[in-house]
Amino acid sequence: MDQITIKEVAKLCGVGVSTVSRAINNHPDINDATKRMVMETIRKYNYVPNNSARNLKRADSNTIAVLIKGITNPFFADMIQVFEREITRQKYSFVLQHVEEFEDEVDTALLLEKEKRLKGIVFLGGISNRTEEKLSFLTVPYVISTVESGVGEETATVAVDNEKESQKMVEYLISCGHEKIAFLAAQKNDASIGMLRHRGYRMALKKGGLEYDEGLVMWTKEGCPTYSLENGYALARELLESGKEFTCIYALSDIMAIGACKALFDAGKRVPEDYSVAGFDGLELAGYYEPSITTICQPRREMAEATIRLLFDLIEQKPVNTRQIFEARLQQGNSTRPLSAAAR
Amino acid sequence: MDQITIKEVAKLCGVGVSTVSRAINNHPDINDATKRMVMETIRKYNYVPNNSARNLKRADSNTIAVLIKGITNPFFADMIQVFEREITRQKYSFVLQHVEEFEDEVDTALLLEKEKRLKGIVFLGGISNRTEEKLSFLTVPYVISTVESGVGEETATVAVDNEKESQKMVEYLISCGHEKIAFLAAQKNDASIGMLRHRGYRMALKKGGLEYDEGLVMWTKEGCPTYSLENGYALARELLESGKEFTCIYALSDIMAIGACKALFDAGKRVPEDYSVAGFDGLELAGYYEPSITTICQPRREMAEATIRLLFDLIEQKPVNTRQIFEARLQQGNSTRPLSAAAR
DNA sequence: TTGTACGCGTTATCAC
DNA sequence: GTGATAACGCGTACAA
Repeated sequence: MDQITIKEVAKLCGVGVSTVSRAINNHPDINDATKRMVMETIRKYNYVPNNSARNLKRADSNTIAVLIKGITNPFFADMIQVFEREITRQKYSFVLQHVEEFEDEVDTALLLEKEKRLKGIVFLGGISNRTEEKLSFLTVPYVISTVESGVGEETATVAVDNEKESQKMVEYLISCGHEKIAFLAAQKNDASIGMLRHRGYRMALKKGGLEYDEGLVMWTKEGCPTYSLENGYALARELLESGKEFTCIYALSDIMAIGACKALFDAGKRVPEDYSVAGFDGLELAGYYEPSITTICQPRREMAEATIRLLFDLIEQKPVNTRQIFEARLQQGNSTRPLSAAAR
Repeated sequence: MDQITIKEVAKLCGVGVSTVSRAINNHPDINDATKRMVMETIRKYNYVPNNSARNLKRADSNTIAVLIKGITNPFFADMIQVFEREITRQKYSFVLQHVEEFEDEVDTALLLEKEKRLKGIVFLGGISNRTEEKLSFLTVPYVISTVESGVGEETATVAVDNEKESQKMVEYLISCGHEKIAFLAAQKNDASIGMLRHRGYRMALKKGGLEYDEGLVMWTKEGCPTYSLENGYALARELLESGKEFTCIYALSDIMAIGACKALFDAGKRVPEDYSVAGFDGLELAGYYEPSITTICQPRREMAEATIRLLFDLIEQKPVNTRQIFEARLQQGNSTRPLSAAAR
């Protein structure tokens, strides 16, 4: 390693280290000429300050971290942009931290908090239940975004009411005349979004006087990535092959709904003429698919804005509403249609 | 801040700091009983070591960083998984670093290299030309992945030949009888993938004896995100409204191709009966869309595996082939069709 | 305006 | 097996 340090830069310039430091950090108390000179040699020798040493020394850092599990989820794309924009606008710096599938997000947060002297944390996509108790060890404010599950009232949360919205969708499908509505579900032991949306599905059936039929619920197999095209395809195919009668497929997510559509097409069926298909999330893609997917449109941008505003309010110790539940909108596409009396 | 440090843990345990350090880092020279005792108090007081201090002190770290611009690009999703798996399999640790749109990826790499004592770096999605010269300041091995543009022969690169593959696609379209092939392009000043694929388009036309017609090339407007559904839609719509005659749209990417399809549908046209549409990249989604999109399928997993293998070879100073160009596969979908003699 | 010296939390090298 | 102690590279109080 031929790392060049601040000391050597100082020696090279014939000044003290503090002068170099002042030049780097735009401190006022420095002669303009010396500053230019220092910056020049820095550029010349390509000196790059060591961030670890900086973080170690600094008391705080004006950094906000956004932790995401499953960073490639298109659902988060817009939201990340909002975070990026708002955080830099407020003169904070922004760290996007990917959390591996098997990692514990709160452990990662704990590490990051010390390492980067964070000012605040956003958990995008929620946190798993088993890890919630560790949250109390965090010393900086944090907001849990897009999932409302499990955590106590006092935990800052921004989300939609997944159960209610799911119920809304199924009630709509029922109002279209569908009675045999299949559900493409998460893994059976899912304790997060998957469970909530499934619960909404059951509630709507009950309210509509329809019987809950396990044969119409296709659970994601252990080890399969739940929110994938492939999984939607596989589950819909399995449903078709089961021979079970149905007129409508309600998928846990838009991506799965698209996968399901493809399975239907490949089986020579039409959507929505033969089967209706609905999704959840309101991805941009849902509107671009042919047929456009009927979905529950989560106000992602607003949720992202609310998340970051809530976090700033917590940081500034303003009084806040810690639990912000947003309304989602049912977005009718061409993938569903009312069942005519004859067809029933 | 009520951060608890290694010193306080030592005091709490009635041992020296080195003993605590040994306990944390699984050093051999430590009594099993004391180790257990130390770990117990660590858990009890929820001590979390400060990573900055560790990185500062440690000479090396067995960490490999993957830098990505546009982390939400679905094209990268699979590749990231491969990186994650292979890097941890080789007992390295893995840092996924998002680079903001306006940030310089090499600057970020330089910082990260010092901060984390990196062993190697992957630039996923290439680097911008203006920043190439700084590459020489990196002291650790790096591989540029998925874009072959600009950089010299000696720079480790894994990619497809974008120009050639683009040409392959257009030649195929010409062989289907298309003569008026519109191209949905990147911004006019693009110097990366966009430029290369455009060059391939021109080459194919030339080779096929067709005239290059600026009126059939729809350039992305300044400030619009190029690789988006919305942009594909807008450009296709602009093309339709221009009144220019064409039988086929070749889009810079699958996502844009899907946006273009929607624009055609919305205008009451059919794909491929009225117009053929082709894309580039071979996203999983291309196969799930209806109609499935004809595309150039980049071997993403293989490229990711080659990238990481190349990096490890460089780290271990093995002799390597620094420039690995992969073959892409033309994947015929239902979005294109041969033009019958009558229709021409 | 500039330079010196100390400390941030950790690990590694010694002695013991 | 264990405990002092010297680095690691930087920011900053304080002295000059």
